[in-house]
Amino acid sequence: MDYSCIDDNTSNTSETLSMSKKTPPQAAMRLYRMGSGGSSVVLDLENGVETESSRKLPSSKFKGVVPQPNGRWGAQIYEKHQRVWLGTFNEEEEAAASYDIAARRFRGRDAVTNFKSPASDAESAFLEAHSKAEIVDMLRKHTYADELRQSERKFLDGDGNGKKRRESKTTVTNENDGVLREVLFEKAVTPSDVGKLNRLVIPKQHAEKHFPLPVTVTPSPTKGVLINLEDRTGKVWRFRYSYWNSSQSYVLTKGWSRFVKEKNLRAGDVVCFERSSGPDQQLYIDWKVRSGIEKTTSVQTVVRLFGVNIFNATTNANTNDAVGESGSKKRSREVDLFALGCSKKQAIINVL
DNA sequence: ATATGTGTTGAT
DNA sequence: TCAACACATATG
Repeated sequence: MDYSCIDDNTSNTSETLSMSKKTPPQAAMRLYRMGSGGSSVVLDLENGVETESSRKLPSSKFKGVVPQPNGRWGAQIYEKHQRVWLGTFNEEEEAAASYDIAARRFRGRDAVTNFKSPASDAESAFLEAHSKAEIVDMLRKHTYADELRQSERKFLDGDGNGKKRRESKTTVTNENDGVLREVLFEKAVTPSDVGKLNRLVIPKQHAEKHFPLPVTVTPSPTKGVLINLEDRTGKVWRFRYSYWNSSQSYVLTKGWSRFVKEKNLRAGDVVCFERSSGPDQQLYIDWKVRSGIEKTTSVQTVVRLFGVNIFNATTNANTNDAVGESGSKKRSREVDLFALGCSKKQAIINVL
């Protein structure tokens, strides 16, 4: 159940998100596309004329590689009917290679790939030692090569303890079995928590007890931190957690509205925060429909892979039933707040 | 402003 | 599964 890496962006380092974006060097390119989407305008630099003709993006000859409107290349792989975005690259080959790595991690050593490379034993070991989410994260951040190199160095350093920090979870089956979870606290969401404010107020007492914010030492007046919380489906949500001086309250902001939307949270419903008691202090978030009331037709968007779950699906018929169906919104009421970056990444909470 | 990655869909 | 493509968001 890891694979919670389907999307997400940023995984960073310090308080603010910062992706490893680089300026696209599409200079050498003959055709320069502008704008986004397929409706991009193409400028033929040869003649300096804008040709209305070729509005289409050049498809890649590599598997898992898709063109980006800005001339760069995206890499993606599918699993369980869902696309797992592997990032964008300047070179088509880089994207293809990234796909290959993901393919091996997701589908095994002899997965169909773009390039031959059977993958060394060392690399295979490396792949197996990391969750899909971690590998995807490395690909997206373009740090795979480095991490692989480092792991190999460590391996040679003697210390043959290849197992030092067993990753939190894994792939195919839930390794979470047996691992205990401690409920940190619960909160019945208020109307404003699920309204257009795009924020969840964390009761101060709980916030200070369980989510101590690294003192506003940072240069910038507390930008907050990003925390990852896994839900019952294995999907990992990333929220910005910060303190609002104005209201003297701790809040989850960025990413929260997406959660509200996907889980179709309504005022009165309860969100529960838990933490793995294992060495990895993985955090979890769960929700329950307001006790008593029958929830409307909520069928959420949840991605269900292996239905790991514990939890009473009181009113929801959501577990691991019907397939796909993601995307369909069945809200009776309007809703909408544009959703901000959510994410599903796995990895332990990083207080950046 | 524009780059990135998602929503969708039709085709394997 | 996969990619095309249109477009919503994120990011600088």
